[in-house]
Amino acid sequence: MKKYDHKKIEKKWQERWEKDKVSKIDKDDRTKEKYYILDMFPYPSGEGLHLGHTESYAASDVFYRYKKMRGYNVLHPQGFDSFGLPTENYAIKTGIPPVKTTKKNIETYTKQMKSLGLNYDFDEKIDTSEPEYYKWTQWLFGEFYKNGLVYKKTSPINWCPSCQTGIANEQVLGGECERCGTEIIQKEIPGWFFKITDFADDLINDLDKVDWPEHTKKNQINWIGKSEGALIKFPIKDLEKEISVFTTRPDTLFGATYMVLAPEHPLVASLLKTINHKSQITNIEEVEKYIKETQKKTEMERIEGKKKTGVEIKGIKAINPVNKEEIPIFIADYVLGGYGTGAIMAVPAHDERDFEFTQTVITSETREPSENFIKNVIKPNSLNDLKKYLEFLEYGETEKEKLNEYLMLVLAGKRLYTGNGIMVNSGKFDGMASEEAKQKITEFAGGKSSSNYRLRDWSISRQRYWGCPIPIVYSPDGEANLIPEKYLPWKLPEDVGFKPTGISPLADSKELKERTEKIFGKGWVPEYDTMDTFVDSSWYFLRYPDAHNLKEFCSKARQKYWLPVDLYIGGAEHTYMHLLFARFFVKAMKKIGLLDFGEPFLKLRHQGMVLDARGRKMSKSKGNVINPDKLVEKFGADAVRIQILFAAPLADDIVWNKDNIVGVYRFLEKVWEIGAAEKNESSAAVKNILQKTIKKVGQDIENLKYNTAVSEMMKFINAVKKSKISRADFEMFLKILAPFAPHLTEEIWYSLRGTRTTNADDTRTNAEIESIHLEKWPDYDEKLIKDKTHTIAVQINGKIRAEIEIEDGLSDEEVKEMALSDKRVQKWMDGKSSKKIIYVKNKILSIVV
RNA sequence: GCCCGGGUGGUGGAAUUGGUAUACACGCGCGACUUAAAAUCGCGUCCCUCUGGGAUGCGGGUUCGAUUCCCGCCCCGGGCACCA
Repeated sequence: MKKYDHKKIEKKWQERWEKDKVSKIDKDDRTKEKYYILDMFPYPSGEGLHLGHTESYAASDVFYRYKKMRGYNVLHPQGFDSFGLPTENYAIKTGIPPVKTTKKNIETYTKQMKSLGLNYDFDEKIDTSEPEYYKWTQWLFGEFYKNGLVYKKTSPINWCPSCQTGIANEQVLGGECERCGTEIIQKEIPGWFFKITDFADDLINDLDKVDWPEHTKKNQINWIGKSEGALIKFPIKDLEKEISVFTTRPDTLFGATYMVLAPEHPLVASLLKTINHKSQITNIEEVEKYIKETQKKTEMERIEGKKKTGVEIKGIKAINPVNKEEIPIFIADYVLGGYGTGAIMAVPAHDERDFEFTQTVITSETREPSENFIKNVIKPNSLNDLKKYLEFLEYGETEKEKLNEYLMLVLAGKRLYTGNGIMVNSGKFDGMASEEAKQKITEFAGGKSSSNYRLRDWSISRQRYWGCPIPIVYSPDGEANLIPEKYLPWKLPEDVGFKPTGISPLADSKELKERTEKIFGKGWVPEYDTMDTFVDSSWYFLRYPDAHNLKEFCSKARQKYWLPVDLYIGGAEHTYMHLLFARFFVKAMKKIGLLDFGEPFLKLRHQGMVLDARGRKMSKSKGNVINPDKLVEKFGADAVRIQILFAAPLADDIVWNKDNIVGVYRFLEKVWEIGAAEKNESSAAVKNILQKTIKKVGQDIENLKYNTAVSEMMKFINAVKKSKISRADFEMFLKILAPFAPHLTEEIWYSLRGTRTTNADDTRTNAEIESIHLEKWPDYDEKLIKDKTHTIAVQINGKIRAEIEIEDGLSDEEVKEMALSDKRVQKWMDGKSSKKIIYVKNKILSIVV
């Protein structure tokens, strides 16, 4: 008997499949139900495919093969998210153009994917840096532009001094650039924005419509960060101006004792500009100095213990709309320019930040004692409420006294209380529940209910080379114009230097400048920025059904049949950016009539990370990266696929232990040996377990519980090794193993059906035999699964005291009698009679004495 | 501080509409085969004071019965962090 030789087998079938074009599907076949399973496409880096990719792609490949065997027309495409910084940085270092590097890396990735037996149709692949693709990225930008979903503004953006580009909020991690770890600074530059905030509510609400992991949904909701409250206007005394604030606590409006403007609030600049106002402000130098300081420190403030600072604008006052009280206005950087209206009403008695500001800034100024500033307008409903609010404080025997003491301090304006309660010191609202007062006081103050979001509009301008050019040109007087569709793709120029200078590399290109002037006229200049690469990946899944269409991003007919994606598999690290942006794109496209569905991914599952044996992330710098190629070389693609799916549930992290794969290899060897051995009639036990295995493996695949599917098949093979199996039964097993081990099963399948076939009904020659991967998924027979006997456990007072064998089909009474007559049971019942007997059919019998 | 996960043998993990905890695999130990080793095969492998008792991070509760449900903690991982 020949030994299992994975190298020979896998190479042979990969070549054969390629020749037979088994990955081709008919995208216009409407006779079958469709299924669209999608992998998050990789960035083709120089390092090649890693084990994380391997897991995710093996998982989707199994699912794809399974669905196909179930009779679906399955789309399972792959592509490359090839624009991006690492390739550009490589160009800066080596001078090799990104186009060249990208081509080479894609070749490597493709080869690796093929060697894993992943059945993608690479003729239909997507490469986001190819003009045929990015033409449509630009076209979509144009559609958004025409429909008011894109705008340009100059604003402080996150700037990475090392990458020399602006980046999105989502790409800042802990104040550092997610790519290079450099500290992010704020910089005022003009750039293009997508109006993702227009869709904030839909992005929250529509999560109800999709089957996604709960934590992913919750994280998206938190990221969007909706808070409900009210917009309230405070007039400024003696000036035709007002300050609008957003608050979630309009019920505390009577307690507003001062206002705070963010240093970048437009009103601040306008007050300082106008002579009249200037002369009214008595401490103008102080104010100007403070603003300058805050501009300078931006990032420092985070590190420096967050002590609150601020300065009063002396000489002007705001008027509280509910009680007409005059209150001072401060500038302080604890109020953020970008959130809400950039201004707040401060209620120190009921807000921790305002309280702190009062303690640290106002009392340190030449002001009255802070008590006069802290006006209580809500008191706890009861001492119990207060206790709950103060749960962090320790109270002993005198708990009640201490609570009372605290309450007195609250009412005296020396402590704060941020909970709900009963209105006091609030005019006609006294005695009302604070929750109820929110609405009432908003109305009384002439304000309106409003929501605010943590989510910002998506800044997409990048001052880099290797990205999709923004299809905009500027007229000689600086007006932005969309480049008409007939000039798309608006190609990335090639005559540029790659060294980042802080201005976009595209500004270097003579060709681009000439092209622009030739088409649009003298003095016209192109947009030099390129798009964030997340734009490329926000719509790629819409392209696969019609990847080569030159007239549309995807034909209506193909859209209607294939979209949206049925199952999407990828890492949880994309929860915030990619998944949010892709959802935004689909919603925006639906709004402007380009799509007729609102959610891109009906079902989403994550794969975990693959960690090294010590539980650390694999990285080049740690030198602990495991190369899948070496594993494939040594153990074969089939073993690598199965081991990585067997190691842990798909969503969990895998701690990669190099020794564990031998277990899977042994399993495959056993399958090989059984395949080569003489076949008999199956034993009754094998017949029974085969049916159970078919059922369980099918269910497990449907639920993406591959680890237990694999263990089930191992159990089956262990049982067969101890018994006998018929050829027909073994072939059934091969079919369910086929999605996991496509090469091995194909080889055995042909050997059984071809040269060695002894089946009289099967007169086909070897060449005519069809691939196992075109077979139907086997049905199981519920009758054969049914066991003839059951072992049931007998509990007495909650402890298991005996096991009894019963025949299937006995009545409950008969089982009870059997149990009660069992010697062991009688011993433990000790002559007592049973008070209660609970029988769970074929599982357990519980006797209470 | 807030939000989201998670804690089961030496290791990865299995089992949840509450029903025999530790399947499957790695590792380890013993044995067979071998001149020997590797490979392979067989047996064993949660702990203990072992006719029994105790274990699913800890402490309570509900129940005939809890890894699963409830209450209160501890620990680990991830995310957010002056968001008014």
